[in-house]
Amino acid sequence: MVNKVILIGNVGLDPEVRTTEGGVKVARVRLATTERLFDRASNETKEHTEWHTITLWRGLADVVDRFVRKGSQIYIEGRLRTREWMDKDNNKRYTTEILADTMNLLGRRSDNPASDGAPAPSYGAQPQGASYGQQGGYQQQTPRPAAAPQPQPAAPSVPADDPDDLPF
Amino acid sequence: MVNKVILIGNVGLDPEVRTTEGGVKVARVRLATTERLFDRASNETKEHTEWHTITLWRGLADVVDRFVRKGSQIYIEGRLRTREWMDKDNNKRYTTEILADTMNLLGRRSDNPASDGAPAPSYGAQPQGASYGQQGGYQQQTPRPAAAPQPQPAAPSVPADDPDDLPF
Amino acid sequence: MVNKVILIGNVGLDPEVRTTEGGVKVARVRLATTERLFDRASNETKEHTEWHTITLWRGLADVVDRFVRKGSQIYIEGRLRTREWMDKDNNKRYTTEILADTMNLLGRRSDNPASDGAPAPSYGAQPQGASYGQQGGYQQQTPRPAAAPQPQPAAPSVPADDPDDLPF
Amino acid sequence: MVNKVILIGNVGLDPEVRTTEGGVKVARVRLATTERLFDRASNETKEHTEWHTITLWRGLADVVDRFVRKGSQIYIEGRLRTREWMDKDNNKRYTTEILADTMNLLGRRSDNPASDGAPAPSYGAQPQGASYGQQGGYQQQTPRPAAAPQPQPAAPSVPADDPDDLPF
DNA sequence: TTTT
DNA sequence: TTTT
Repeated sequence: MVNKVILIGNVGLDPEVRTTEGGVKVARVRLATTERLFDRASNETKEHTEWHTITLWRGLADVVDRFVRKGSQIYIEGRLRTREWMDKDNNKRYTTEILADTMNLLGRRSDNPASDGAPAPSYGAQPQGASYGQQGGYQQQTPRPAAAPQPQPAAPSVPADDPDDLPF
Repeated sequence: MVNKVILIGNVGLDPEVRTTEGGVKVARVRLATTERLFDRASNETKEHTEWHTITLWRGLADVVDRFVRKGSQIYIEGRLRTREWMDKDNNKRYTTEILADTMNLLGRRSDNPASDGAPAPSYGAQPQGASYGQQGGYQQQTPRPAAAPQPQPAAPSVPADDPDDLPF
Repeated sequence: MVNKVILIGNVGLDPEVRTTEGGVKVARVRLATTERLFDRASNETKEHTEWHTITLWRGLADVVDRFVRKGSQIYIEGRLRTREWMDKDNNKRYTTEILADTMNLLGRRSDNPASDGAPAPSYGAQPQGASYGQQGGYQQQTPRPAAAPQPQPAAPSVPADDPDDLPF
Repeated sequence: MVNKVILIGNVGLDPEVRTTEGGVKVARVRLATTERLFDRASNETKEHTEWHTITLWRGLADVVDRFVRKGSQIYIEGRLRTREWMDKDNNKRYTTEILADTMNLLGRRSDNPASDGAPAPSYGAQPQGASYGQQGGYQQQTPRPAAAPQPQPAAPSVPADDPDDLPF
């Protein structure tokens, strides 16, 4: 019913960006999140780095392609997805990844390893079906949808034309 | 850049559902979240109930209208919105509300005070721009968009036609 | 830096609860989250169920033991943890799980398959280091810490004794 | 039951840091989150900036004092808190704020307006009751708890001494 | 393996 | 004003 992942971390290596046979752009990002843990045994504080694999499709893959590099600090909101596959010995294997719904580039523009002149955006399927910008942020000038807008069975929650004429 | 609220609680009284002059449906829900706090002064555990005002537009307002009642337990995902208004003495006043992007009815169907025969759904602007159902969840048969699907500047993240032909 | 998972779903089968050699209680829960997806290929809405493995330690394991059963609807907040292990053929394998930090039982008490008279709680490491109760929520009477309170390098954020004498 | 706020934005002006009569440090931060919205009326994309008031106590206030300045980009996790007060005309007024549980400084160290030589941390009441560091981050060397470690009614979820001897 |  |  709710399957939500929120990550902030640093990208471990330059992302892979490819295109499916059907012509859909997709990116893969390895993201590290480090935390400090108190170890009961040794009575010491230790560091633990967790590595996440993020999959980003279409427009998000495009933004990754243009602005995300090894070292980039990013915010990801997405969902867990476990894929089943067969290894070379024909054993069933499972891989858990994060399917991204939103991505934000963090820090200042000058932090962005890919910001050699180009602007950089946030991006994603925003709740209101329309937000695609970033704050504190170098903006993406022309957010090119990688895919045509598809019909939406459910209308997203969008503020009324004039929020001031709330009937309450 | 990120402005996200996640609430689970009980609805304090039957929601108000109205229509703006422009014909847009909007609902207001009062939601209680209770937590236990340890009070340093008295060395006791105390309860604190926080009351939230949730605003839901269009399709979400429709679901509230049909399925949410006083006592309902719901999940809300949304954003903070502070509105400015003038009181009777012409003083500037501020009211902070949660603008809902997603709502889920929790518990079993039999828990739903409004489930007198009718099915009940989850609803909301889902990341993939297409999911509008609920699990564990009596489904909404005809999620009627209160508004026509609008053009989307940014394509949402949607799994490719065949997730199995990931090119990685 | 931030590694957060939020799940609401139904438990797929009765949890396993065990004790480590060191005498620490630990539980494992399989949780289903179902979403509806719009399939571009078939132009149809399809259902996808994702299965998550949750690990809960100590006090949370205890609550699972007492109140969580197949079919229970729960809220989980935790972190992703990928463990490395060797399979029978000495191949490196990875398993991704959710290490729970907070759990809440959802729905009414009567929904709880384990509520045969006994009360049931929410539980978890709350931000303020002191809240351990649930609302809408049959309470756990005596939240027994499974372990002695350990020293805390960092003081949690706790409201001052009197929130009314905020100096602002 | 769940009352959670997650914010990423930029600090609007230098924070106020004070001490209560009881000697407890507390900070107030004004944080801006900007989003782009599609306006149905004008058919245009507009920007909306939301301003949040964050209250941070004790250790978190200390970190604000040392490392947060106008322009800092930060991550906040906290809870909504509405306070009631009387205005000069003896009218009841309400102010909604975010009570912070966790804070992270984002971007690189060089982005930090307060990083004139000094290191900068993340901080907060971490789930495991022990994590207080930041990744991709200049670390705080000596996380001084502003308050003595208090007794904890509920044991936080902490990985067992050896995660490898999970009994599953 | 859950839930509707 | 909810829920336990």
